[in-house]
Amino acid sequence: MDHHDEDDAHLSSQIVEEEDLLFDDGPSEQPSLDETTGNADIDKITAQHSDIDETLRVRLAGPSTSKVNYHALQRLFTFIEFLINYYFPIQAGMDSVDKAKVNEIIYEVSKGSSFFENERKKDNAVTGRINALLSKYERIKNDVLSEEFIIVDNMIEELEDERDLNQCIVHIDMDAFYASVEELDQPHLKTVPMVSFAFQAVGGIGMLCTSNYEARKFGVRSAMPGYIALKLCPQLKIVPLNFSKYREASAKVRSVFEQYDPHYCPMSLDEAYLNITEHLKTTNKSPPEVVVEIRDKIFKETLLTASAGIAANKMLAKMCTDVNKPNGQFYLKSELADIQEFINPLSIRKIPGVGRVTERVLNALNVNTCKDIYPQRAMLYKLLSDISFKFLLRAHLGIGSTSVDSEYVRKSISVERTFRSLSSRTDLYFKLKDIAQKLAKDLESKNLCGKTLGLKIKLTSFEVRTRAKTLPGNIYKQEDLEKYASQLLEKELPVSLRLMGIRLSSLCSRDEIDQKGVKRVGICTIF
DNA sequence: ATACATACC
DNA sequence: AACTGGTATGTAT
Repeated sequence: MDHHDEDDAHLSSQIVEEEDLLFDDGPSEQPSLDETTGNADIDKITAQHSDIDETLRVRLAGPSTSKVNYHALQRLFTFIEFLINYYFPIQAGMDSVDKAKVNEIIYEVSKGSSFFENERKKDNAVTGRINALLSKYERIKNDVLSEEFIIVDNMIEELEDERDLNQCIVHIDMDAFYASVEELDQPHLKTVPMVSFAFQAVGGIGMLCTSNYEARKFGVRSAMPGYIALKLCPQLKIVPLNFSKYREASAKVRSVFEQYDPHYCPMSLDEAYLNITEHLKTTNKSPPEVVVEIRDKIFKETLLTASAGIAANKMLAKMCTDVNKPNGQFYLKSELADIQEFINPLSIRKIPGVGRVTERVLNALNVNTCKDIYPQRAMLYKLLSDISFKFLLRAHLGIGSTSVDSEYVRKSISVERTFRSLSSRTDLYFKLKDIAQKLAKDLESKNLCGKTLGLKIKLTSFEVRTRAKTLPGNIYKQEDLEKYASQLLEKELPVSLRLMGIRLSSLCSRDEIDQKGVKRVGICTIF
């Protein structure tokens, strides 16, 4: 899409605006899925899911009543729960969405769709992973693990050295950004459910890019396919995306950031981190007072509201933004006790980097809130990789990076397209040429070349495959991209595809290489 | 190095 | 019927 072309560096990727966690699924909403024990208890399961549509239950139960099928039944319910939480994460007590209706929509929408079947496959794979972890867990759960506790506690001491409580980091996030910009021009949209769509690639309406707060009341959210949104809310007003307007608004917002931290780090059009430590030295105002001032200026400039979090590091600041959204802010004092008090009760899902899958895995290990990480630390140390474990430990301790820096080094660049099912050789190679052309254009404008070429294909079944090849030298020309990508594609034929993409990594600037594709100034010059 | 999965906006 | 695109990074082999 051409609206990306003028975007700066990594920000060009913003299509879907941030998903506001308005409707948090609290831990109480989560069914205590029996992967957590590995033992299927069908009575318990059916009791937990008694609200699920009767016909669905009958259908899923199938003709057989064997134990194996009970297990399959359990898995399917888990999956349905997953889908419901995915699309309609409505808080308990929110009656704006009729739960039975939601289930029905899910069922209607799911049946017979390749997407659904593929999601189920992925979900089963996660269950397999969880079960493998759980059998490991079973073996060690009664061990004292005193050595592990010692190791972990030493680790904690080391991590504490990383802690820096002397910076004041602010995370700012515009409220329903694209939708709010649209409402500026068309104020009547404020009171009706409204969304913007994009990507009409495969027909239909496409994917939802943003939704206003009225639409969210119906469970309509960004990154939802249009036809589901319309089923949820038939009166939904659809407006086209106007990326240049969002960029314009974003520029005004950024000019405010600039005044408080010239090194502010934009994460997308509607979101940024600021380090206001230096600014605080120039004023008598407290951190929250400064942030009120920033948000006031943003409002005066754009008539748009923003939410903010203020804390000792980026992770905490981001988590704080969520607390009083929309149009609010939260200040977490840089005191150990305050940080612990803030972190402990939060669901692990609130940790940036913990998504739906990781949440499920951790829940299975009886880790539901950040507080749970500590008593389980020796077990988690044994079960998780060093990287994952340290990541969790840092989150639990509230330790995070304080570096706010707009510098950015790109590591890869890619173009991918979704289309109506294609399987003939001619069509596929034509599409490949198209994509290579676009990538070559992007490489040109960014003055880049690279030597690892990757091909990504998504079959009509939604199965995704990636193939890559590291070449002897750097490439950037369309013909070269096309040539090597074709070689990778050739091996996959025959296939019926819905998506194709080309990625180039191991990048370097074109200025740094000579005609042979060899770097002039390489790592070797250091030695 | 490659493949695949997860996460973020 | 119908479920995006761009980038980074972790995990496994």
